Amino acid sequence: MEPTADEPTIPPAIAEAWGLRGRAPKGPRPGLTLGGIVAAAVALADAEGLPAVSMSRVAKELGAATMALYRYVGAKEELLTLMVDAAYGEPPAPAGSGPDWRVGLSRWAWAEREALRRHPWIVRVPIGSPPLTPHQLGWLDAGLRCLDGTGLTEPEKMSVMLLLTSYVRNEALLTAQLLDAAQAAGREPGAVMPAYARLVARLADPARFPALHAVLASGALDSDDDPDDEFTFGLDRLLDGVETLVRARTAG
Amino acid sequence: MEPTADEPTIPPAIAEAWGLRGRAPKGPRPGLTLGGIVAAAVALADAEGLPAVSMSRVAKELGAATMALYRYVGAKEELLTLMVDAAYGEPPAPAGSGPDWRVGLSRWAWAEREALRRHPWIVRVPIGSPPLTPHQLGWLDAGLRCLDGTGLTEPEKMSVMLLLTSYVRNEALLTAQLLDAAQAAGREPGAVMPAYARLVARLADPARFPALHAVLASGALDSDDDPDDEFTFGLDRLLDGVETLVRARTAG
DNA sequence: CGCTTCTGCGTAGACCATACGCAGAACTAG
DNA sequence: CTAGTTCTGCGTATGGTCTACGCAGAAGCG
Repeated sequence: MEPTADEPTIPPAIAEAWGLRGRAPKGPRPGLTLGGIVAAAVALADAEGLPAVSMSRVAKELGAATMALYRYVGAKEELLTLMVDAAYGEPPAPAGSGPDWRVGLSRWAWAEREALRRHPWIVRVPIGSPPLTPHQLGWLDAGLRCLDGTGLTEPEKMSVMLLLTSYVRNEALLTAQLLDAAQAAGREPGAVMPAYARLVARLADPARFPALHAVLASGALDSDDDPDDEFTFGLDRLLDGVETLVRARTAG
Repeated sequence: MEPTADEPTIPPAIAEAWGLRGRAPKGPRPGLTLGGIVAAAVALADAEGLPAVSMSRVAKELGAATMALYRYVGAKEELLTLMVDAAYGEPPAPAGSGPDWRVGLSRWAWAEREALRRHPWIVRVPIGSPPLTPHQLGWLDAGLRCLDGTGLTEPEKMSVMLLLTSYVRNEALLTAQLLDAAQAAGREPGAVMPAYARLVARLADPARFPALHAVLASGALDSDDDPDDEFTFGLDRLLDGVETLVRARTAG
């Protein structure tokens, strides 16, 4: 029973997510499954948003009592972590034949964006610790694999992935914010950006915020342009930056 | 009293943050100040973390009753928004003489990083709407101003700023997560990264996560290298990407 | 058939945000 | 000076949250 003190504590629920869990030969059969609980929570978040996910609500969805969940999950935060992991799902398959890192990373980024689009609440989950769950690490691995063959060092690859996922997640967060603001104001989603622009224009003094007003005056925010174009632009900039480095490494 | 229905609703507390608030000639003098409340909340978050910031706790800190705060703030979320705005503070002064956009944006990014370092809880605040507060927009304006003179279009400038702030914020989030995990496990901050690496190595099967294991095997995560170097690397990559675009625009 | 061990879950405690409404302060109009 | 108005502070109360604890009973082992 002595916990190996040289290793950091690992939550049992996460261990179970990795498939390593001493199953008990004694006692009654568990009536619930960790996977089932997480799936129910994910479905609930998809349908009614993250605030609807409370322990009692998830339990009710499963026909169980609130406290029953705590036999499978140490705390709510663990459930949230596992929800995120489940919502990410399997990472995109590595690009089959083409060893082009750029198309690979691009596919990867679009896949993450798609996952975040399907489960917009992911970016709202307050995360307390670095990624340790299977799918999460699977995505990281899939991304790193795209960088094989480039002359980048391992830490550099890691930094590139951080850069990439930062961008995708933050873009998704902003999109989700706009969407929420839209439906909070009862507006159709297409009209929220212009409304936001008008609000900023009214609040911010042109003398104190000249560059901001230049953007507004240009009408850049009036038209509700394709969010995909927006995303593509940033992604291209980012990959251009990586490409500069790759060229320097392969040339050296 | 008819609210102009063509404009979206603007929370009174945010209006007050912009300095436009019809002060009441009647009634008793307010005993509290919105600025004072926000300052107390910020101080509390700095000292004890974001979870310590509850309405009752902030009120106690001010020697007032809980419900007194609701005369100044419509909901807790508004208080959080204003806390973030206050914590950001004034944006860095635009680079004096040098019209080099790159050093300007670099200074900007380092300044944001410094702000997030001083108030690590910022990245933990769940934000529900796009930025509308004075300092927040001030930072945006300051960043956009760095891009004057480059041939970028206004939407392009906006995208660049989104890209940049995404990176800075996400890097800060990851740092904060590592730090939290460190002190939750009772470890000194320097030892948390290697511990994390060892955990991943133990959980993830090398066959299923080859690229991840390559990183671990390289020892990239063992040494607790200077986080500033890490940050600089990503920032350089990002600015390289922007530079490619700027060159294309000025050449065209 | 006990003994052990584990599950489900009822109860209860400590918080939390906040809707509502009242007492009284500060000002204006007469 | 007085009455009216308006706003502040805040006490009370409601309905929600997470979760610590402990008990009843199921399932298997010796």
